[in-house]
Amino acid sequence: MNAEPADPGLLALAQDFREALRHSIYLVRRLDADGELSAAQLSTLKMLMDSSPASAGAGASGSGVRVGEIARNLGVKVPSATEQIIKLERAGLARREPDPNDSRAVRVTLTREGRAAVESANERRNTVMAGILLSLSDDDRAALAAALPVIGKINATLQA
Amino acid sequence: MNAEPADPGLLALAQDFREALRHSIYLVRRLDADGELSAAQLSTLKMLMDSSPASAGAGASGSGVRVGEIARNLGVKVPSATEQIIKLERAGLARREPDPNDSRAVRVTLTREGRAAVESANERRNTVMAGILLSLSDDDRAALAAALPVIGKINATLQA
DNA sequence: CGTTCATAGTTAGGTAGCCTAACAGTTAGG
DNA sequence: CCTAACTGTTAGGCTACCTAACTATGAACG
Repeated sequence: MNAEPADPGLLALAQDFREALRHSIYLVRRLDADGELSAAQLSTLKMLMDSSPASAGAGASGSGVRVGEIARNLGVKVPSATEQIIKLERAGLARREPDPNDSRAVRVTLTREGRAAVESANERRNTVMAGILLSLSDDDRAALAAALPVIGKINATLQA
Repeated sequence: MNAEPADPGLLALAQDFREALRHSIYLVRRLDADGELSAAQLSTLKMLMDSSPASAGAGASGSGVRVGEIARNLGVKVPSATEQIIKLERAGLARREPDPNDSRAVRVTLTREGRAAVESANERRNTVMAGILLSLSDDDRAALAAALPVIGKINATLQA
């Protein structure tokens, strides 16, 4: 199993990082507790927003995101994605349309309300987080900023 | 509402940080999927381990952690803590004993198996994480290491 | 063409973890 | 004492996730 004995410094860093993430979950939980949109739903909406830049409502080729793709992007299984989407649809935040090219597939798009909801929810959470960051020193903020791309890389690793 | 217009850089950092954490949840999820102990249970066990350094089995004053304290440390409500503890107890990983000084209270301690379980689970997760970190550059690792205390501060903010 | 295999989503049923509300027992104060 | 405050547990409910089974469409091939 243990092909790598792994150097102790690396393991220590791994441990500390895991610890930090584990605690951060409660931070996220608190941010998400602020109302209306659950964490999962906000994630889903945000993903939809990122995937369909802005533009068109109806027309073109790539309008909407397929359920399977949503699931993959969110790191969940397809039925879980379906479930979320149905809830969003019922809430009037997303729309499901048949794919003209493949009638097995479903294309999911944000409604205007969905777009507004994710924007306002994001804004509110950002404000709260900014308030927390405000209590840090400049150096601390700089250190945090420097690490974010690294964390991004780590997260990207997982997609592979 | 918006007493603070808040400087745009701070908001951007807040947004990026939130984003990083949001994605990291999937990382944590993957790490925790590796078997036996759920995330919540590992958190609980780890907390118990941290709170009762090592030492005695039965004796002294501070042996064990009270349910309310566990809940506070984990950022959950008391009934949720009770639920976790009962599961751990059934699994033979923790023990519940009446507090000799206050019969309302319950003192929770790890069993030998509990201690072993948290150690091995941690070790396995650390190894996986170390493997991921191995793919980073030295600079990246340094940046990450520098940010961890900052994230720790942020998390500590919440306890207050 | 028509069978067969693969792909896309949905439905059904189950689990974990969290919450609030209601309850029981203990301690402490008037 | 008797009441108020505190510590846990129980009961009931919700969200989000999972696997397995099903439906419907598409695609490949003889």
